Amino acid sequence: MPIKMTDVAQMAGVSIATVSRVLNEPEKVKPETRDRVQQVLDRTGFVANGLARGLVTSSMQAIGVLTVDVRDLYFASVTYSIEQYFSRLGYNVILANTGGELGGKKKYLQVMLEKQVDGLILVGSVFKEQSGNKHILEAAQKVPVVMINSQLEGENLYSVICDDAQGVYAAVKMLIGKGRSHLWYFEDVKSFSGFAKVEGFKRGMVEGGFNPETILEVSRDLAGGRDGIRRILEAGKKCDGIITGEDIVAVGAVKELTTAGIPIPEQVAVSGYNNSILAETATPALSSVDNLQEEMAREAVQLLYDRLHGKSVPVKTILTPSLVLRASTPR
Amino acid sequence: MPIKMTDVAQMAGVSIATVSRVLNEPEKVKPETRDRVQQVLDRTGFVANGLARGLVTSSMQAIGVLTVDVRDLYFASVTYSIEQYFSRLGYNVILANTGGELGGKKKYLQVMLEKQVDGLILVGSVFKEQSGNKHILEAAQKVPVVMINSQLEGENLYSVICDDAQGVYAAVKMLIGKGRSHLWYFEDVKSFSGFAKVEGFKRGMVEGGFNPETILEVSRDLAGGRDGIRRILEAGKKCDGIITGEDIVAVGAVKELTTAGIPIPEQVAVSGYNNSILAETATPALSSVDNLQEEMAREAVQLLYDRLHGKSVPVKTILTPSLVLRASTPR
DNA sequence: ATAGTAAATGTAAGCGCTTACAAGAAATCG
DNA sequence: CGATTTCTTGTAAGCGCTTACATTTACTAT
Repeated sequence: MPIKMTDVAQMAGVSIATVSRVLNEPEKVKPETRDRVQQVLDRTGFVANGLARGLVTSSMQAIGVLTVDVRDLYFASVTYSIEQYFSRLGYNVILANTGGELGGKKKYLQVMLEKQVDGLILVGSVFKEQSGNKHILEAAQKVPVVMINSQLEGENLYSVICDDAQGVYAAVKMLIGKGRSHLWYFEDVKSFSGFAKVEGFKRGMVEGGFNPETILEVSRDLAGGRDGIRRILEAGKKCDGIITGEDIVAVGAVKELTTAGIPIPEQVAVSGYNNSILAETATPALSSVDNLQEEMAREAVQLLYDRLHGKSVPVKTILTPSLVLRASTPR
Repeated sequence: MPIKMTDVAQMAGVSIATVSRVLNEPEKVKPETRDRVQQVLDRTGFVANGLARGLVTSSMQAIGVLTVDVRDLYFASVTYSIEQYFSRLGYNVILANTGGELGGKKKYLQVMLEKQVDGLILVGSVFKEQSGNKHILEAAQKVPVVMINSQLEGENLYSVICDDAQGVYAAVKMLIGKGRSHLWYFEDVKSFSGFAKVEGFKRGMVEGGFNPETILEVSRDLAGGRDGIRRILEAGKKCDGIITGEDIVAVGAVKELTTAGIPIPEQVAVSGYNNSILAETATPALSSVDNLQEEMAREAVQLLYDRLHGKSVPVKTILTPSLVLRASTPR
């Protein structure tokens, strides 16, 4: 049974309201009384019960973050920044790893709402079929929901999006600019971002006058990248450049190319996506699209914060990624 | 103003207590009434107010996780598993990145306690000086605290520790077994784990009859590893094996060795730590100590859960890591 | 039927806080 | 110096739930 406000009040010889005031609006209480109360506060190590406070103020000063898997470098980075920015604003982050499509499992949203989060941030992809997002729409009836890298229309729904089509498009144009003409795209996930990336690839290829159908579906891991390369080699297809939707896939591709004795980037160039630490550590270091994890998080946080404080905010924010060049593409 | 229990009660023509019962102990209410209430519940999309509930039950069904930086692969992995295990047990995770020594900043602990977390898990290192841990000890007066990879004695404090000394020791012995004799250890952090690793290195070297002082302090990143190698080469020291306290540092070492044209593992073997994805993606793939992130998390969660439910639990749990061999060390 | 027991539901007292509003103390002013 | 006005502090009404206890209803067994 931890010490509570009534105890402090009694010990300091004041009313409970006064204690509450020195905690929340100290300027409104006479310095002498304030000090006396503060001493008791310090001496007893009093910690206010946030539940009681939240019940009255109907704000828990917390937001829920739903992410697919925080072990993934991309999600970790975004989650980190969200937590950092929000904690500076006095909010806590309640974290959940959904392990798949966000909002797929009703439970996650429900539990967050029960905890009375002030808002939700969904990092990753929602379902393609609108029906799968029912729970998200329901959640948005209670608290504002901001999605990072996915989009859903509706009341109380906001999107912060990275123009991934543009990201891949830039990679394609760069490689074409270096004289490459047989580029392949390794698609690792069918999601909002995933579709955009494919579209960017096709657009770039078409503009360059090349076949836009050189796309391979692979798994989102090392094996996926290796597998992609193997399939191209075995089929005897021409290839002088690989673009992937994920650094880890690019690393797999690099490894398989190296195993096959194919020089990178001389014979085949490789470009990744996310500009994660894997891009730096790979051998050779990977060119990669920086999709602005921190900036995305910052936008999302600011948006949600403003929205929670009655400001009007844009329903959709789009950021443009940039291509970071390293040794895996020709200079 | 979301719908609340009194509303549901009224709509279903029952008392508020009955609604509460169908929510929490449905077997105690007559099937017909239960169904009637359930229908209203479903129709209205009622979500209980967890604050009110928590205020009464004095449990928020949440635990606080303090970690240094969830972008770090190791912390991400542990955090992920903690969240997964606890969510299965019906608890939420409130996440904070302290960016440094845990407990250093009073604020983090305080905010968690205000949120009425049922317990705390600290992932990473506490201060060496006992004084710096004052706030942790205070926190432990309110809720149980379990530390992963650090140790602090006291009431309500529990530790789950990976025997990192043993981990590095195993790497040393393995390399010595392969005939290596001039091993260097790259120390990247002065923490509980950091000290243990150094100790393991020294023990292994002494046992093998070699100089145990071949230790270099480096930064915990790519540059740190490169820098370490460069210093050894420039000083013209003998070296046929590198052991690091972190995979990323090992990757840096590998890169610099490769740049210098030194074959791995033929001339210099390299062993990392954490067995993260970097160990797999590196070229050559890194041998690395698997320090059991998931198991550590599982132990910590189970421990805290049991403790919260009145079971008696061990104050200290030690797990033994294992060495995973890959191409960066001789076979 | 009738008392006695079990099952189902309702009543109401908080959980620990915030915050109108009321009240008392101190300061200001004609 | 009394009447305002301004500061400080206190009083008490909830916030939305759970739960012990009281009450009502439904059965069982005489």
